[in-house]
Amino acid sequence: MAASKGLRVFLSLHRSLTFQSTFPLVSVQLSTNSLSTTFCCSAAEDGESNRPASPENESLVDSLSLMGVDTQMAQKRQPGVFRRVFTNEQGLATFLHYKGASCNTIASVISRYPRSITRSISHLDERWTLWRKIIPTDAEILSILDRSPESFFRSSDNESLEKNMNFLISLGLDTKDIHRLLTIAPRTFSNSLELNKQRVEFLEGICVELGGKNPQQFVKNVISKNLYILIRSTKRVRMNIDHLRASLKLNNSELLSLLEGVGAEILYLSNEYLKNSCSNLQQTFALLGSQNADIKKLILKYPVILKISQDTLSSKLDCLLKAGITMKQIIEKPKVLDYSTQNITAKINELEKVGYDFQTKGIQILDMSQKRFIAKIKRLGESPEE
DNA sequence: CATACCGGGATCTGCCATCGCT
DNA sequence: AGCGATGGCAGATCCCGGTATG
Repeated sequence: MAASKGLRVFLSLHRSLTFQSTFPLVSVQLSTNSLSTTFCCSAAEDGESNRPASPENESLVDSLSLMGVDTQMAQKRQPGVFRRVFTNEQGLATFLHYKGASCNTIASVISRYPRSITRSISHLDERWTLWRKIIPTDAEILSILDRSPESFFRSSDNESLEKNMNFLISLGLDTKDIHRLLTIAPRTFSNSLELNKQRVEFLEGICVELGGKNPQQFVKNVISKNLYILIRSTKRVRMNIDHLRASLKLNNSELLSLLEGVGAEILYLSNEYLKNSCSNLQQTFALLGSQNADIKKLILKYPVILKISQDTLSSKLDCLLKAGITMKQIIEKPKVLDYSTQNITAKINELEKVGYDFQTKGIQILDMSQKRFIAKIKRLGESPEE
């Protein structure tokens, strides 16, 4: 163990020096694999290491602890990393530090995705360069990394990443959407190219199946309206589409325009959730006296309502109805349900103070930004009942 | 000028199961 | 057997303001 500890320090040093002297590193070929192979061999020869169930590498634990890594968490997450003889935590730290990451960020990244320390500098550099093709600043990449280290590090296949980027661009998504996609759903880019292709073909198939004329455009619409779609299984999306069709009795063109329009973003809900949500909504509204046709109209107009949890929905409806607002009004202006119960309640209270009558003046006022609402209240106070 | 319509911005990871490779 | 890579899952809104319209 002592020998390997010495070697580790040596290697880390060597790595750091190489790293610094040759930055920006176009041709450094310190591949983790070849190094670890070499090391495994020499370690096996000294007859001490590589016992089955060899204890975790103490020097690695020490070195990570010094960096502020939560080693317990890390070991629990990816124990295999701690049995490796060669790791590149110093290289990773130097690399991220150079990009502007704080020590805290680096420690937290390693704690949450320990395998990150197995990536070589040249690999990291290559991957970063690819990301920079889409994300304009290092700081932005860092914030994504900090949020989701796994998205950046889970795949070690840079070639696949590049192919994915080219594929997604080839779909005709505009730069803004590609940027949003990598920012918001970075996992899309660590999917295998095959998987992304399958999912895109699946969406095109849906379009054709529903009699759509332009599958490419359909796919673009769906993705840009629901950036999570490519990290959902096709099984899930398929079942949700089938369920929507059946429970709302939608025809092809209604379904098609729902999917590529405002409805896109409910496709990724879990099957159970969507199912429960649909039936709960239909039940609740029916109990409150709404006709099926109205409920369908409501969902087509404001499908996001299916994302609202049962409890939240009933508490929102509750406070609207208590204020004397009718179901008919809610169905006409469902956007009101966008706002939190708290927000709605506060507005209603304000409006009661100035004697606002929802029956004659409508409920549109509840769907107003805070700024506009306050201005409106002020005017109402100045000239009550004109 | 006021309201109505509409789209967009923030955000969505962290864990487990499985598979193929060595 | 154990690893790394990858697929898939659960979780469950709220708010703002540009611009057309009147």
